[in-house]
Amino acid sequence: MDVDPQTTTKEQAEEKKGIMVILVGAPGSGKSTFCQDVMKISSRPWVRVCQDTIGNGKAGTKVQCLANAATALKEGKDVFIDRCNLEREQRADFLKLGCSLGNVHAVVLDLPAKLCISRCAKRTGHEGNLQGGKAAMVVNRMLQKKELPKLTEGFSRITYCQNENEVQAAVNTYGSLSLLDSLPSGVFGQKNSESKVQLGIMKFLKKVDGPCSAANISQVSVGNKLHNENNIALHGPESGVASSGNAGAEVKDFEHAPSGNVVNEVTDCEHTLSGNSGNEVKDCDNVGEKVKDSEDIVMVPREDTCFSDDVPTLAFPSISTADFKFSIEKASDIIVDQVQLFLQKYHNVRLVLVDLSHSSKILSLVSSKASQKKIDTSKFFTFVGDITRLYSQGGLHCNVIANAANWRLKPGGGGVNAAIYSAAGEALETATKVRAGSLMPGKALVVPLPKTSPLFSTEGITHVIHVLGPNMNPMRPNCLGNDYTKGCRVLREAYSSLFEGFGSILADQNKLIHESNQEQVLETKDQSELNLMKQFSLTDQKGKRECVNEIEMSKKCKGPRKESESDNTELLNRDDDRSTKKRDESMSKAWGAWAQALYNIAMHPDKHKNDVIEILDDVVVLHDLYPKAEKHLLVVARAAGLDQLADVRPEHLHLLRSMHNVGLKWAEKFLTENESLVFRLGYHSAPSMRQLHLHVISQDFDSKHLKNKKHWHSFTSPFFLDSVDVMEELSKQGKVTLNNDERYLTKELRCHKCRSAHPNIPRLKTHISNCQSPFPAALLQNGRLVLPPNKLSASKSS
DNA sequence: GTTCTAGAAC
DNA sequence: GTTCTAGAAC
Repeated sequence: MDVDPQTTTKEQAEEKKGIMVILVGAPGSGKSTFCQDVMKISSRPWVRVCQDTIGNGKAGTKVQCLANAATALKEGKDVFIDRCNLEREQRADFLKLGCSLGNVHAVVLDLPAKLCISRCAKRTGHEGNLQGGKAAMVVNRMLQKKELPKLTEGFSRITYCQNENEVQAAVNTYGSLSLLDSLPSGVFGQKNSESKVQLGIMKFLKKVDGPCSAANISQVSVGNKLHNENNIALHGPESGVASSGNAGAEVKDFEHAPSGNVVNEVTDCEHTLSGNSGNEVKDCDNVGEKVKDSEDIVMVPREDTCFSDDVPTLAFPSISTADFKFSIEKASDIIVDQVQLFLQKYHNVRLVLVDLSHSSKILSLVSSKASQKKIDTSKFFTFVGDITRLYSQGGLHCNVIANAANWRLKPGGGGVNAAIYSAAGEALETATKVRAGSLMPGKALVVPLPKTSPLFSTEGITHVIHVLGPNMNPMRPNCLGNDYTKGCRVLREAYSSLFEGFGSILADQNKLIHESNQEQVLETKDQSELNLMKQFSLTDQKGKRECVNEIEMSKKCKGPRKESESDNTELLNRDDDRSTKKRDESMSKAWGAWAQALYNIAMHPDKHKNDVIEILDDVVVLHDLYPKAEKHLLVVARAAGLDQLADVRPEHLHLLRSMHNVGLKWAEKFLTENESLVFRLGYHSAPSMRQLHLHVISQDFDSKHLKNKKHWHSFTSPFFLDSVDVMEELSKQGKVTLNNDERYLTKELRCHKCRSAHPNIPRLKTHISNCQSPFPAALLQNGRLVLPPNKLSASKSS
């Protein structure tokens, strides 16, 4: 629980004013139960203000609620505002009141709509009197207008609960809050919604390149729509094709060029699967009134050997043609072109275009165009089914699936993205997060699927490739209008990136087999990896060698790239490309005059005796001119030609150890003077100042010089590389992996201890000056943090 | 790296 | 009106 028992000063003083907790949630989300559960266990004087009962047990007015809340707060009580409060305007007056008399928190019960509706429907005699069939309509209508609360409305703390466990955790948090306790400010538990602090990223993307992806904007407005999972009211099937609900798998093949096989449509089946598990409900603007329906999709494994397990297969949805309204005609041309290009380079691989609907126009068009181009149907075909259940329901084994992602690479939204994230579980979200924070239109990101993901274990999928296409939907912000010149270019790029990503997986697997054979480490691989490697070993080695060479050639030929160009390959193959790019940059980077100060000091420390605090043979130590914390030193290498971490080679390991030891010595010295400090030693992935330097920085970040987002992220995001990790990687791998993606420096502002989000630097600084949470476990390991001896033993034992 | 400053956000 | 961010210049 994130109670701050020791909090004193400002936060505590404010807490003593009393808390107003504004509950935010649809009918049936459990607001009343939440209040009752907290009040049952709490020692604080809670008052529940419920509009449904405020008029002598009957429904009353908002004014009555405000009056009751004001009275309670003035009496020193804490107040629950038990109304839906889904819209900003609905809660504005309560916020105004709460802010004038106390602290205002929001608890958002953001549970699936279907759960809320089923609860409402079961109710008898509930205060809100929302029972039976009306429930769905009302809940859907209300959720349609949902505006998630923001700190900027005036809340000091917002807690999101998206399932019942999280609700219980919040009950415990509030329930066990004693009179003197306070809760840290910030946003907690938010996973899926946009917040004000994301604006920086939006602007960043707008700046970099035009479209800024409508996907992300549509994400922003997710609060105004229902998530895929929330849609309930389904119409019956539109088309008669699958109206029985047990139609067989439909495999839309097209003419096999050499042998002249004709269309091979399987509609009957022997192994009928029941149920509608393949259903997908599309995101819709008028939820509750006009929910788009989908057909019953039931896939049946075929009896023949058409779906060979031996061929590496990529299954992909049509990009941009659904919600982004890209012309199906134009998209089908692009798909077929790009498929053809890919298959010319890669042999013994398989591409499958997947759609849910039997009547999918894009599948028909692509089928016929591929047929006209005489593309080998064993290497490319279309398939009707749920992309997350191709094997278990359709018998089609795909190693890799593509996801029509949103720019934030977040779950939710609708369609394929929601389905894949949902089926893959949290593992995909985590694995994605460590690779990239966002995606530009036309780009793709390869994410190896952790073995813990259900998609890995049940479907045999080893990788998900996120891909983002262009938006042509004027109903979505930042659409390309009718600019199909640009739209087609971006869509081409998207497929090219996607297929190149698939190619990079093939190449990596090929390399793995090669290395495994040479080093005889096969026995260390588990069975699934072995199976995968077997599959890939069956592929056409010559073809792959050619294409690996081609990728490398094209990289070399490109030379220095613009930022926008480098993004793509970097996202596709971060490690390889990043190091190449870094080397290029390091050799050619022009350091401005202002960036030379450390270099000059390192080369001629005698001339800067007033600036340095220690001069050794290999390093000099100085106070950072603009310290970002109470204590902030730089340990600067004196070796010439060593501008930054990107220049570091195995032969520099000794120097890095020396820098670390000097830094450690100073940190320990400071700790003897002030036991409340905690230090972290590390490097910036892409420093601004020339000459390799190690930051020794206390973790209070209490400094007037810490002024902006970049300052914060450069010491608290993965952009900051811990000295211990750098040395370990250099000694084991012979290289250092940098996290020099600029996007690390623009992300939302989160506390480095409790990870709560804050809208701006001043608010963040206020929070961190009071945050009593322990450091994240990862920082407490491997000596990443330098603590005073007493705290060190405490953290080790805990 | 910082400072300055326009303009966005509040 | 003030606060805050982020781009340009150095």
